[in-house]
Amino acid sequence: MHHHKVSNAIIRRLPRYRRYLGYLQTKGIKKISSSELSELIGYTASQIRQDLNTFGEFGQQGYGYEVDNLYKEINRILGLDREYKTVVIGVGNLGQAITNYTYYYKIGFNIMGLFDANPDIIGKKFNDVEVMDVANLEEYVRNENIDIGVICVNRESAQSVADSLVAGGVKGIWNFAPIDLEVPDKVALESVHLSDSLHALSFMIKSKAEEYGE
Amino acid sequence: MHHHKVSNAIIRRLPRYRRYLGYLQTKGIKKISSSELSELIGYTASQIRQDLNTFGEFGQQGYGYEVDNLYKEINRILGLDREYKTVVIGVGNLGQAITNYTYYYKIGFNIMGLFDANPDIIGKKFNDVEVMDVANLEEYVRNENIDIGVICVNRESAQSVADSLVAGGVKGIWNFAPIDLEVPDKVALESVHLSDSLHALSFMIKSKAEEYGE
DNA sequence: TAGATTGTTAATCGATTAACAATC
DNA sequence: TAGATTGTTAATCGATTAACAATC
Repeated sequence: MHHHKVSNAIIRRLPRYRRYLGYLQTKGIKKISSSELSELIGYTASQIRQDLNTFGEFGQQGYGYEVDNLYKEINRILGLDREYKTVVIGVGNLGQAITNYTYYYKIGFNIMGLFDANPDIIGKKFNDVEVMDVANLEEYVRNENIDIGVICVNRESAQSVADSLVAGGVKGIWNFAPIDLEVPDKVALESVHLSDSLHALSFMIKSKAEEYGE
Repeated sequence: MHHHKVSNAIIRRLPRYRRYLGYLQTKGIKKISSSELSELIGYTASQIRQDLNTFGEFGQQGYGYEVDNLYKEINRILGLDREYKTVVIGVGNLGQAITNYTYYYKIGFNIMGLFDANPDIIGKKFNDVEVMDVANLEEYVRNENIDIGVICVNRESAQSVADSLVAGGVKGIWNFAPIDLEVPDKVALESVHLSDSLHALSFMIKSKAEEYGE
């Protein structure tokens, strides 16, 4: 296998390749060249070839890439050729949104359990999944061999939830709390800092106003 | 003003500086040096000084930076020293989560209106804001001088919603639909591709498994 | 075979880090 | 003044782009 370190820049582009290849598939398009894909996706043809060749030789000289095959390969590269046992901690609007989304699209992230600290919510069901007490999180994660924990609690509780998930043995954490969590290097951590994203938008609005005159 | 183009890398770090400076403020810490901040935030001291000097001279040789002042300056740089009239389109779980969040934290993004295409939801209220028909979006945005539109609809409707927002004259769009929207260059666009983020997590889990042995 | 397009090496560009003079 | 730390230039590093030989 490729054990050399893949740069973060490439990791961020991979899901985007996947997205466009999925789109091409639905259009019934069978082959595509790096320059055609460049036109569509907005990366240079050179970069596309470089990126893909990080993982293998998927094309054919003089022809291009088979869309179906490349889509399948990128799914495999991304680790989307398997299922992940997932729990969601914090069943507010955001936790529910995530739960609904993964449930509805059946995308390989199976929500096995929901957790919350609020007694009013514990015992309720969302999409047939019961809400359990967060006090039992670590035990549940260990017993059920959970792969991924999705943290949708507030900033104050986020690190202790992460600690429970790590202690229970998760492989990855998808964090929505506005804090930079500490986890061991062997645990994958992906944080979505929504307020950071909104603040970046604010900055860009200001920049455009200056550029184009307010 | 600084009209030179600020790199995307810096834009992404700015909200993070803000976050840590806010934290320092709550701790009552008055001054900080670039090396202390480096320890805390994880960027090199050199990078911190470079980043800040893109926007001005906020420190004092031999001393460091005043936390209160630097926090205020970064807020100003980010354009957070004003309010933004905001609308949310698509009042599902995610739209409600965004609405609640901005309502609860009173962070300068005032949700003036909610929009949806579903007649069952139109007319309902969330946090005292009424849900209107998306057919009236463009007119409302124009009449009310809305700054920002938050797109929480599905992929299929997202581009037409974006078109209405642009036609109505928004300054920025915060997009949560899994599609790369086309907007004029003068409109700021920030997309949060949740599924891309989840797929990146999947990739990292796989990489760590290979690195540490499965 | 000729044309097209990949895979891959080399060149360029931009971002990060190091170094240090300026200065509080 | 001496010590500390910034602001800023120079060096390094890594990522992107260009070029082209390989080859289908």
